[in-house]
Amino acid sequence: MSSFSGEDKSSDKNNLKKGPWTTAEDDILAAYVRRHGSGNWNVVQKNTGLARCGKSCRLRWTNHLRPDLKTGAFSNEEQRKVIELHALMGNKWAKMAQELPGRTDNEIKNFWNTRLKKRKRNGLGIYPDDIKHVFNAHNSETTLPTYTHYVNDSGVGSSSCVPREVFNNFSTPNQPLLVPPISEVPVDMQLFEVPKEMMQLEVPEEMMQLFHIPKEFLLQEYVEFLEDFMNGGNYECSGGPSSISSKMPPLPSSCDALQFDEPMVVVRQVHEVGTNQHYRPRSPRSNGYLESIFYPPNVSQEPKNYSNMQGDDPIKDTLYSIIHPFFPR
DNA sequence: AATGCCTACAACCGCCTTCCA
DNA sequence: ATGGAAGGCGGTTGTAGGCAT
Repeated sequence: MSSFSGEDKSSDKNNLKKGPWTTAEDDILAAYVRRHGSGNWNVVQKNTGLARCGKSCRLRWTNHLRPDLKTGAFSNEEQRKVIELHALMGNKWAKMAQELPGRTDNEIKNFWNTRLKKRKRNGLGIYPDDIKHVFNAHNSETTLPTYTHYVNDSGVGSSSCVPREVFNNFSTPNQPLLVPPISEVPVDMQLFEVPKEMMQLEVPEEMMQLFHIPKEFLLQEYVEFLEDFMNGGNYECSGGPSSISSKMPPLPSSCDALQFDEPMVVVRQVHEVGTNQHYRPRSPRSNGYLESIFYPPNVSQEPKNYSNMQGDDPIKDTLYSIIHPFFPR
């Protein structure tokens, strides 16, 4: 089909070629990378005469010409690994590719999307039963999309960094929990008395490895987090990028939390931040392993900051009505 | 043989992050 | 601190080839 303007769709306005690569182009690119190494892709065109943009060169090299790439269909083992990884992290193709040597993010993405189509057509769920069991994700595919979504300040929807499957750890009382819901703590127990054994951290080992979370630290931080919260710590509890650095991945918001019955604590991956990037953990004593979500079901609008909630604040009252019976002040 | 549909996958696009001057 | 360039990532599209009718 020709375009209305009559322009050649195989090249752009800079006379750079688009579309499938020829073997001649591959040879030129491969020879260049062998000689000069990968990176600085935009100079490839200048130095080789290849009529391809840097981005296209990088993609061609990483997805097809790299010598360490595997060829052929995914083995059964690889297929299973992809499914497990997807249950753990959602559509994080590049991260998944790090766990599958010789496979590219693009390959994994294509494999997954094809597989997903097939299963949908056959009326099957996203994950096989054994995977669902392992990762405690049985709610994810029946009612909810793979990713949670929130609406940030600009009103634009975006993917949360927390896969739905992780969230669902908090909403299934009979399943192992990432951290226990507050309601599991005995009514007459002061927070500082909560024995650490209560806090059964049944985090899948693979998840701990993937997220590089030291288990002891997670537990310690959970204790500190709850202490801070109960001592009137200065918490922000809204999700979205504006409440922390816009460079940080977004957190789930109340629209996610409202789908659950229990108050929740959210665990998320820690990201390296540069010294000039002002990541402000939600809890003053948090290093970012734990994040709080304590939305009661009847909160229709996100509270902005716990520290701003005085005693007559209905939202604060509601929050304490949930927590107070278990942690009397 | 012609046609249509489906599948797999390569490649592009837009957005975001990182780097560096 | 800032802005532009480069790189990275995930979603989407285009297309070749296989298969069924």
